[in-house]
Amino acid sequence: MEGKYIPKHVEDKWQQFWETRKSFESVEDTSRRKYYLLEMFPYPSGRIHMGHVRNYSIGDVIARFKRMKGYNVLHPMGWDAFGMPAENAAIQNKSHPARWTYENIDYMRGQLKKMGLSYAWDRELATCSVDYYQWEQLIFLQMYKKGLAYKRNSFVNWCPKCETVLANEQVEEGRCWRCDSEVVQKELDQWFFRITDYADELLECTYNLPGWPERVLTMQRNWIGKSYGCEIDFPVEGHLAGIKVFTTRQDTLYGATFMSLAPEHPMALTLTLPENRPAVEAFIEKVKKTEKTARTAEDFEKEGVFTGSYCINPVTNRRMPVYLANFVLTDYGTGAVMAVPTHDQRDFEFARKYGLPLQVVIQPEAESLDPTSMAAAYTAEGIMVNSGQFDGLKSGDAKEKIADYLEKEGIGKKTVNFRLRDWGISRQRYWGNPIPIIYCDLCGVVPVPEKDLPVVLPMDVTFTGEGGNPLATVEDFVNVTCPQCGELARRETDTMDTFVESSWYFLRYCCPDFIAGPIDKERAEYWMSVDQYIGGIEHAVLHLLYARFFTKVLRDLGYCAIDEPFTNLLTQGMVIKDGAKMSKSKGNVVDPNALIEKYGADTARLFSLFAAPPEKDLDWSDQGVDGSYRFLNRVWKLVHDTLPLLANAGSIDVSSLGEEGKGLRRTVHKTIRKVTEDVEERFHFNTAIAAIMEMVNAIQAFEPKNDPRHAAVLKEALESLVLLLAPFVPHIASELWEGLGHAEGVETADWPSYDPAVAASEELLIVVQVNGKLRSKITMAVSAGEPEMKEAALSDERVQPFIEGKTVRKVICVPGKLVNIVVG
RNA sequence: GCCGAAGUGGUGGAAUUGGUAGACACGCAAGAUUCAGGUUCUUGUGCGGGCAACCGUGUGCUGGUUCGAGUCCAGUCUUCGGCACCA
Repeated sequence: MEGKYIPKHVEDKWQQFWETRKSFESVEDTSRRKYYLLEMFPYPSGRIHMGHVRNYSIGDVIARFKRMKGYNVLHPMGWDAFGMPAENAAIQNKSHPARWTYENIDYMRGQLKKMGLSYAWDRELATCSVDYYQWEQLIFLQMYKKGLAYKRNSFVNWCPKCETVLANEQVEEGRCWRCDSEVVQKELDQWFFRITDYADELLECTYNLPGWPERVLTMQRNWIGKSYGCEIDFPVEGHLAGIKVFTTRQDTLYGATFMSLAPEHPMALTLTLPENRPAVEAFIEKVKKTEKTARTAEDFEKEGVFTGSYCINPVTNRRMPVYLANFVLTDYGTGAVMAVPTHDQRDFEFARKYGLPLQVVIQPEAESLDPTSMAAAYTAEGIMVNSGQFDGLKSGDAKEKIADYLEKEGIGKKTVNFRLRDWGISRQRYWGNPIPIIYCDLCGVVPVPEKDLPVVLPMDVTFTGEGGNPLATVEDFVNVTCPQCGELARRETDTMDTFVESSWYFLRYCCPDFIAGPIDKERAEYWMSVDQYIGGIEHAVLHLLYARFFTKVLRDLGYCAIDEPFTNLLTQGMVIKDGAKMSKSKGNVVDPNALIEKYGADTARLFSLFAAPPEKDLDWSDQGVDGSYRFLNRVWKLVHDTLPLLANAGSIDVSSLGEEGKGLRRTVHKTIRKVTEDVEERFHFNTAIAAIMEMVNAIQAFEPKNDPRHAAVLKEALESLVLLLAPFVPHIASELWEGLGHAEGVETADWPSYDPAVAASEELLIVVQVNGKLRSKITMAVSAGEPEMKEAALSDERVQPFIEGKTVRKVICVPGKLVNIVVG
């Protein structure tokens, strides 16, 4: 151990030590308690950023802590390696996405190793490797067989800049989640995963995930968007087929006076009379041209057009004109809305604009609604009126009764509707997993036989950036013979959404070398579920929903026996500097390399853990980093300077200890308790570190250090200090642990335990209040009972002025804490 | 509009069960060390008053419950995040 703390020397040494020892590799061992800790794997964008540093520092504390606690810890790392930036870089550099990706991986792996993160590098995987994606193709084929993967023509979200399709989850306020371009609707033949089949289970299970943050669960529930209602048939005059609507307000059915269809509704044109045709077509054209962002703007004007047709309200027999309306969405419910202008604000505005009739069917108790003078729709509950046999009921009760009635009469049925749409996974890109499908003119859609897997992504491709998907230009890839009839056929050139890879990688980590299938069931059963998952909140409804879906699919395919992939989820906050998220465009990025170069990885880790609790945003402060570095220097100096005093330290002889010795021991044991609880139960690393800092202050202030009676106490203090620091700042802790005479690495040491008797104080500080205001503090023995406390409080001289000449009405006593004297 | 989270010193943040508000840091100020700068060390640091002991006051705002409220309740304002013509 050198006299001066030089982070680089220490960190290089121990990183090499861990590397040669393979310290963090783990094998399945059913005799040991397992702990699967996972941080969201990174996209190999080039270099790690502060968000990674924070995410992985948090994870590493838990991994190292659990190991010291005796768990068999699985802590893997890999690369979410398919994706568009690689393709863009290839175009720019006239290179290849694979080369760019693997170079980035090599560089970033080096960076992670320089952080001293305790990963099982033997399990590293990259999703762009055929060893990985071939199994995903197999899963796809099995999903296809079960009807969970299917192709259909549909309007899809299309990003003109990325020239590819986006899933609903990847559109944010009408813009591409990646490049921020305006998303347009395009009609395309696309592959989908039937996530809607699992909508109910995905929703139900959110109520059984106590280890997830409530806000993530809420977001997922909102996204799934389950609502209960009825599907009701409205016959159309002069047509055999009626219009189906979905409504959650069947209690307002008697007030439905017209019908609104989405402009894209399949019956829109068939219901249009010849004389209405020009206006209708013009309207449809206009809506199509309107950008989605404009269409969802707050003050967007409700507009529509009459088709000329009428449908019949099945309970009132009223003739209802059928309109097309710009606010009706084609992909929610049935794309048709029964319009009740008195009790729905949009219908109200629409009716006023086009002079359509209003009929009140729910009367509030406080006021009397008049259709001619109403200024807005009444949407709350009330008493049913003008609703035949349901008059007089509360509207809430009528909901159920009308639903029953509709079912009995065969007019409609109770149904549930979800906001969640199927997951469109086709991407018109090269750098992704090829969808294993062949198109044959004779046989149609033919899945690639399992024995012909993998469909290898061809490497010999040139990237110009023009003309759409480069994969479609590779003749050798596209032209195949049909596996069924042997005739010439074409290969699917769409690749899978890269979110597919991240939907099951946590299962592959359990058995990355398994060659008989995607998942070795036995090994997966030992490790799964992930005990603790850590990542950014931005994945609340993207990755985290897809991963849950995939786990359930894989369960139903027989690959694993679990329902949910992640038992506990920690969503760490963003790294903020100067009031904004770190980004190149804002020019406020701090480069981890420079930080590690200047201060070392331990300082980078310590600061990112100390500055804020994990789930909060972290405000970056260069001065704060200095502070963390200073602290490590103080620790180093403290251990180094104290070392000579420990030479003759034996075991602690309690009877010979002075007050100072006892006091230091108390601090040490209290700190062990505090740090253990903060790390284990709350992940409050900031307060854990604060407690360690206090302990360092106490050891530093400890006098007399030279008293030989105290050598053993000092030794206990320093060893505890180093052990407590080990999960946070592993390099310096390893060096100090060695300096204290331990040959085995600190990462294999046992987490220190505390003795409650030693941690307990003999004396306590009792707070004395008068009428709830702090007036004095007195020190009393722990054994002091209520009478003694009251006695001491009432006779305390600082309390006297406040009770003199007043009547003591009550004295409240909380043993060991406070006395409150109530005077009046 | 709906759902969720959060408002505490100059700053990041503590206060775990209703019981000392501001732990631990950063910053700042004074002093020591130094030729000097940096480092390091000591002391102080919510605000107002006072030489001081101390007193008053203080957790977005207004009320309430309680012996006692940053914490619980009601209302309200602000900020951030998510969803949104969802029928």
